[in-house]
Amino acid sequence: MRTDTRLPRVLHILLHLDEIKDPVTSERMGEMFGMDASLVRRMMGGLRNQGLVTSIKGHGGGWQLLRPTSEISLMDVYVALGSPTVFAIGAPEPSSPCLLEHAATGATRAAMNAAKRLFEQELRNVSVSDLAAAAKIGG
Amino acid sequence: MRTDTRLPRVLHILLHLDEIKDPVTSERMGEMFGMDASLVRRMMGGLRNQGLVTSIKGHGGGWQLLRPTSEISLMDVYVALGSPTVFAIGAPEPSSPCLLEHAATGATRAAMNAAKRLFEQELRNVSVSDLAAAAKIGG
DNA sequence: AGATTCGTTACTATTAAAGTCACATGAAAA
DNA sequence: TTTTCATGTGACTTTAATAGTAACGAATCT
Repeated sequence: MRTDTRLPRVLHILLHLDEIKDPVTSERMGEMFGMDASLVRRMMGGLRNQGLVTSIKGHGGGWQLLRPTSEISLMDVYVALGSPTVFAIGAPEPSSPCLLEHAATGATRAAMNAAKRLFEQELRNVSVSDLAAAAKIGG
Repeated sequence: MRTDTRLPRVLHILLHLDEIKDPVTSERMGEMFGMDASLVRRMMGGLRNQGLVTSIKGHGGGWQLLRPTSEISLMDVYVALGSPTVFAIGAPEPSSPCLLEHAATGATRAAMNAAKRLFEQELRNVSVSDLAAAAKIGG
């Protein structure tokens, strides 16, 4: 697969949504972020389903935040995107009862699980408003 | 791309190599592990270049460990495979000077970097012989 | 009614590993 | 030295999942 770049792109969108306040159409976002409007709708769809944003049809419609950004963690966004696969590396279920294969698989998974837990913990510790604040002070 | 499963598979191979002692041909490994001999040679090639194993051509040839497994960490193996990309998630270099995009990208990368450091640390803390030991006690 | 905007489906492009073939190169054995 | 074995390597196809594109029905506002 290609690298999944949805998380940073959706975060970027949310940060702008927060500044604009008024509903922003998928079309407009497509222009702003250099992507197709359909792609915007698909990425944002998960966030709507999780109650992070709302989408309004028809004239004057578009996308809007439903919660203050201080109450949206990066983990919330990640989950709304469907908790996509974190690793490009994988350890498939052992195909044989071989204990050595099991050990090799288990060790690889253990390292990945530890890393995944930390990754998700980092996402939980940061809110979208933290990013806005970091941007303002030049971080 | 597909999920990269080379690390656990090469570890499995090394564990068997350690038990067999004598050189094992790519052909034989292919049968043992259900993969093409060429694929075995390509995966093991990196390990040879790093001095973890040796490959002997001609009659009675094949692959052999060059070091005790207690002196081969999982990190050594990972590096020998070319330090493959860890994450399926990515945060591409910002395409604009937008500070919000920069913040979104930076936060994603920060979480990934923390996770990657832990992943590699876990790999450093485990040797191939640790896996053999774990397999023996049923771990 | 008509224009706008989302919601969704279907399809193609992209990317890197997985897997397959073929063959040149080198080493041992007969 | 000829044959056989085994690695080393290049070219190619397959696979899997996101990225990207196009189209159109449904819902909403003017």
